[in-house]
Order: sequence, then structure tokens, then C-alpha cells
Amino acid sequence: MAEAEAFYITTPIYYVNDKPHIGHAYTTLACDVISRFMRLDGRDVMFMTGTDEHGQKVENSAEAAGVEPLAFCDGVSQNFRDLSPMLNFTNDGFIRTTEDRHTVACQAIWQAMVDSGDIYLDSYAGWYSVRDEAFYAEDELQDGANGEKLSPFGAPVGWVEEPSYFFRLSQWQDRLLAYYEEDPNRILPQSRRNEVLSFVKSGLRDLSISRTSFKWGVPVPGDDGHIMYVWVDALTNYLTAVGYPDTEAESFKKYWPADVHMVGKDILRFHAVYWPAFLMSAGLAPPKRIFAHGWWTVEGKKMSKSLGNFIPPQDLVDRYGLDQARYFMMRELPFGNDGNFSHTAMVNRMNSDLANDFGNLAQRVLSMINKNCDGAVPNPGLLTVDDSALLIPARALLANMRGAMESQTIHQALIQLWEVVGEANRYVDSQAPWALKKTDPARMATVLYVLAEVIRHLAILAQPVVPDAASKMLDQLAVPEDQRSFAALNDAGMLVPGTPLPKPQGVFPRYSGPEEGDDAKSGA
RNA sequence: GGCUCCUUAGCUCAGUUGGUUAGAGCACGGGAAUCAUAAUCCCGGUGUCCCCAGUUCAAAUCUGGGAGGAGCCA
Repeated sequence: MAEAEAFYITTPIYYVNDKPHIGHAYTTLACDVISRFMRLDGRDVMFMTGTDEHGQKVENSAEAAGVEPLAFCDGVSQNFRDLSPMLNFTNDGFIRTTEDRHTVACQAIWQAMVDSGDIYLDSYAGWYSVRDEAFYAEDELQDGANGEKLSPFGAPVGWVEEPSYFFRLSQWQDRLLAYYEEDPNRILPQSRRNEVLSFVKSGLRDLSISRTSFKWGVPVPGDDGHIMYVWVDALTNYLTAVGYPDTEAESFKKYWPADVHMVGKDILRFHAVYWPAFLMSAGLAPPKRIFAHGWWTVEGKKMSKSLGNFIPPQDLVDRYGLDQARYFMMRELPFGNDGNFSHTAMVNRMNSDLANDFGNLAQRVLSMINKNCDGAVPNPGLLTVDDSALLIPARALLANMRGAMESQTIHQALIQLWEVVGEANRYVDSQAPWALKKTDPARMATVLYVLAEVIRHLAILAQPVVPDAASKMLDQLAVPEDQRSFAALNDAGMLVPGTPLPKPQGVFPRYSGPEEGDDAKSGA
């Protein structure tokens, strides 16, 4: 048997100063769904997430909390690690930038960039905001209440002048453009690719990549007074995770370059411009794809500290159910677009798509089998044209969904799946097995078999998004654990007539909680 | 200020290289059915395809201008 094709996908590493909210959950969820799909499809998947723990803000927060930075990070990093069990994420690892192996990797890539002549020492002066971690030009600043200078985002700034190492980004314009041209889907969605292209075409300036003003970070090799700028440090995690600097390591040879870096649109530039340039400078292959997804608003409003409307992922799970929350986030909006979270939309999705369409389909079919076929997989007779009309699209689903997942259009994959759910429901009505029960029991058995087989396809293919519910459905069809990958979506995996089936139970309950509004949900 | 993109049914959106009566889901109304989680199935839209002008035998689809919105950059 041929070796499985590797697939390496990453989330950004999350900044420990933040509290996990629906936005973080969303990014990791998308990677989880893609990872699960790829695994079921026979790929050798490496799915990484983690936390970004360096920088002046962390240093300050730790000081304010009266603890050592690392102890501070240990605590808050755990909040992000907790997302995995909470949302059923299947990440293969969790990386922290405070790990020793990461320091080694950062210093190695730095040295490689030095060796290729892309790093030089100069000095940097400008208005700097600790909160934004960015420098600003004089004319970008706004005036604060007391005449103080503020960043465009309203953060305090101070004049900073310090020696700094620079990366010769200005020399990489043509090579970056060639890298983008090489694959028109290098950066997705297309609108984001356009932005990156116009940014790079407008000319690149050398990039300041070290600081001397704080200590909490990775020291520059051979010059301990300098700490690496947050992005060299953070981005390198993707290499650390697969064994860099040991480029002969099995994991590195297998997984690098990454297949997909999933990012929020706010950090696209770092991933699509700086990171490929760093990598190429260090003699390493740049990532195959960078996908920038959109933002969620909540009930039509941007999430913000002042509104305090961040949705903790746990609230979603508690209120609507784990699979329901996962399904909603993946289905509600075209992946890549911005979208709005609302209670009404959430309940609509879980009731219409999950309970009414998919859940009820399984329930009505399994119930009929349970009552009329001795609680076992029915024995089919010859198939008719009507049967084929349903089976053919069901069997075509894998190829179609694979196409969608390869371009990260996750919502499209789900739309395709639900088209077959709809056809199956129509087939139930047109075949009316409850009537056949009296007139033609053999035909009834055939119809129910066809339906069970179609539900087997649907449940196997739904596993990446609604793993728990799909697995319960497969249990009810008595599909063995080792027959649940996509490889089982062929004749050999077909349900065996006569196999005893357990008593069916609904897997997608309708929403029955409070009607509307946030006040109703928590007495806490 | 420069660049990119968007504006299609009440809501969310599809609409390939211009071509017969512009589509889907949800919501809404009517009907059928009764296996099922009061779920399912069928039927139902006189929508200025943002506005104006142009190209064309023919434009939601191309060109120019305008209005509104989003994003990236400076």
C-alpha cells in the first residue's frame, strides 16, 4: 500500500493576553473540520495550534499580576488548550513559543537569514505603541484628550529610538510575486490575494525585526541585547512544530512545507508576505496556501471590549449543543466571508438543517426498519431507476466534497451534503414505504435498504463537522468502527442485510431553550 | 487620497465565456401525506437584477459616469 500523502495545517498561535472567544474557536474549528476530512480521506495529517507567549504586553501583564512571565503564560495558555476538549478539536499538538525547542528553531532561522545576507543592524526611531505592537508615522497619530499622542487605534504611543536588526524585505518583491503567480490559489479568498498583490507591488520596505526595549522573548543569536521581533518569533512556530532546525527529521521532511496556514484576515500580511520571504531567505520552502477567513459579528455588532459581547465558546456549546455550534459556524456563511452570529440564525440552522432535514431523515428511516424489518438491515431486491436516482448522487458526494474541501470552501461541501439529504427525504415520500408495507413488503425492504445505505454515506461524510452525532448515526446503522473512513464509501463497505440494529434514537434535538435574548440564558 | 471588491425576492446569498419566461435556502400562504424529532413532500413571487448613459440583434452579465457600502494601502 502506498504511503499516505501528508497534509500539514496550522492555526495561528493565539496571543496569551487574549481570552478565547468565538473568533479563536472559529479558526481552529475550520482547521479541525479540514483535518478530520483529510484523515478520513486517507491523508497523513498534522494539525497544529498553540499560543504566542512573548512580547512586551505579556511581560507587562505578568508584572502587573506579580508573577514571572512564564508562570503567567502557563496559566493563560491553558485557556486555549481547553478549547480542544470543549469543541472536540483533534489537533495533533499544541505548541508554546516559550518551549526550548522553539528558541532553538527561531535562532536557527535567524542565523540562516543572516547567512544569506538578509539581516543587518541599523537603528529604528518612531512612534511606538506597546498595545498595538506597531510603529506609526507622525501623520498617522491622533491627538488624545490631554494633548497626548495616540495611535490610529487610540492606544498610547511613545517616541522610541533604538538599535534594531532589519530584514531586507525590499529585496524580495519579485520573488514574492513569482511565488504568488506560481499558484493562483496561493492566497485565498481571491479578494485577499488581490490585496496582498497590490501591497507587494506597491513596494516593500525593510522590516525591523528586533527590539532592545524588553527582555521577554527569544534573544538574537550573538547579540543578547536584542530580542526578536514578535513576528519572527511567532511565525517560526510552524517550523518548530515539525522538527526544525533538524531538516532531516522525518516529520520535517514529511510535513514541510505546510499545506494550509489558516489565518484571520487581520494577520494575512504577516503570513503571506513576511513569512514566505523569511522562509525563502532561510533556504526553506514557503507554504503552499494561506487562507484568510472573515470575522464574526454578534447580533449585528462587532465584538469589542467596550460592548463586552465576546461569546465564550462554552456558552455556545452549553446552549445549543457541541455539534450544533460546529455546524452553524461552518455552514452559516461562505467560508472566507464575514458573518453575523445571531440566536435566531443559530436556532434556524439547528432546527431546519439538523433536526428537521438530516436528523428526522435518519429517525424516520431507522424507525421503519426497526418496526418492520425485525430490527435488522433489510434485504434489498433488484434496484429500480428511482433507487439509482438517489444512490448515484450519494455516491458522487465524496468526490464533490473533496473538491470543495481542497479549496477550503467548507460551506459548499455542506451544501452538497444537504442536497442529498433533501433528495433522500423526497425519495421517502415518493416511495412511501409505509404504504408498501401492505402492498409489497419486498419492495419496502429494498426502499429502506437504499435509504439506510444513503444515510450511511451521509453520516460518514458528515463526521468532520458533526463528529458526535454522525458517530451515533453510524452506531445505529451498526457500521463497524473500522468501516467509517471514506474508503468505506464503496461497494465493499455496503450495509450487510440481516445485521441487527439497535433501537434508533434522535441525534439532533430541536432547540427547546429560551426564545430570545441573552438575559434569559444565564442566571449565573 | 490611491487601489480592490461589493450593491440581485422580506432575510442570507447563487448567477460560468452577454442569449429563451432571473434562481436557491430561510421566512410566509395554501394543499397532500401520516413512516418520523408537529418533522416530511407538493404548489405559490407583478423582484425598477443600486441609478444614468452607451456598445450590441440581445446585458444582472461588457464600457463610461454617478450613489451607497466593505476592505487593503498611504
